Amino acid sequence: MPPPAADAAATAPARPLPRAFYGRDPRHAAPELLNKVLAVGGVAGRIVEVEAYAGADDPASHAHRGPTARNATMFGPPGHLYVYRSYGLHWCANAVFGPAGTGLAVLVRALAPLAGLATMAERRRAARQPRDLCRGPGRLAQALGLTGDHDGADLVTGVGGVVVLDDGVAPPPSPGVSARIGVTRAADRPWRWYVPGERCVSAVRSSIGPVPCR
DNA sequence: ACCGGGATGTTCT
DNA sequence: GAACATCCCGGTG
Repeated sequence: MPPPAADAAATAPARPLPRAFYGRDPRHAAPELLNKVLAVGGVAGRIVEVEAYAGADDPASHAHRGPTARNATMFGPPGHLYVYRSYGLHWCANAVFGPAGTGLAVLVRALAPLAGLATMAERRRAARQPRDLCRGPGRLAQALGLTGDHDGADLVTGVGGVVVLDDGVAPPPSPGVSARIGVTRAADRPWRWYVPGERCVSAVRSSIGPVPCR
């Protein structure tokens, strides 16, 4: 007897997203990453907020000016993790998209914590409540223990210690959309998507500008 | 609640 | 030298 649909989703065996998922333009594919699971060992969270970066065509992208030592992973095959240092202090994680050489990527901006919350809390002493553990790109990298050592990890095979899983929860049928947060160039492009109503989407300072965020 | 400043690696002008 | 896909803490209302 098949279980009800909601239970089927919750109990489906988690399997990695296939390589082909990443081989597309993130301006269309990025919202499909919502509600997938990002896992590093036993620590994991559900992706609730993402931003697309469109390679050479996108002045806000690290790939805009071509390959460098830092962004080399962006120009490799899709389905790998690009980790970079932000403002000299924090780490941020992207999934590489598109055909190899295009520099397309999706920044993971927030997770709803799923597993390993005690470990996350040890790494994120400043977090005052569980919803703050992975609320923001620098915070989620810290909570998952992601650093430059994870740059290049294969999200499909798990080689490198990081994997993106589909556990049967569908993306939101109507994701929230806004401009990207914290970018100065190409600030008008509506390439941020989030799970509507989700409390774990990253905080936005009102001085930055009006961004729909609940 | 809102705001402002500081920390600081990599890239670019 | 300056900018930057950030976060945290302490000030003020």
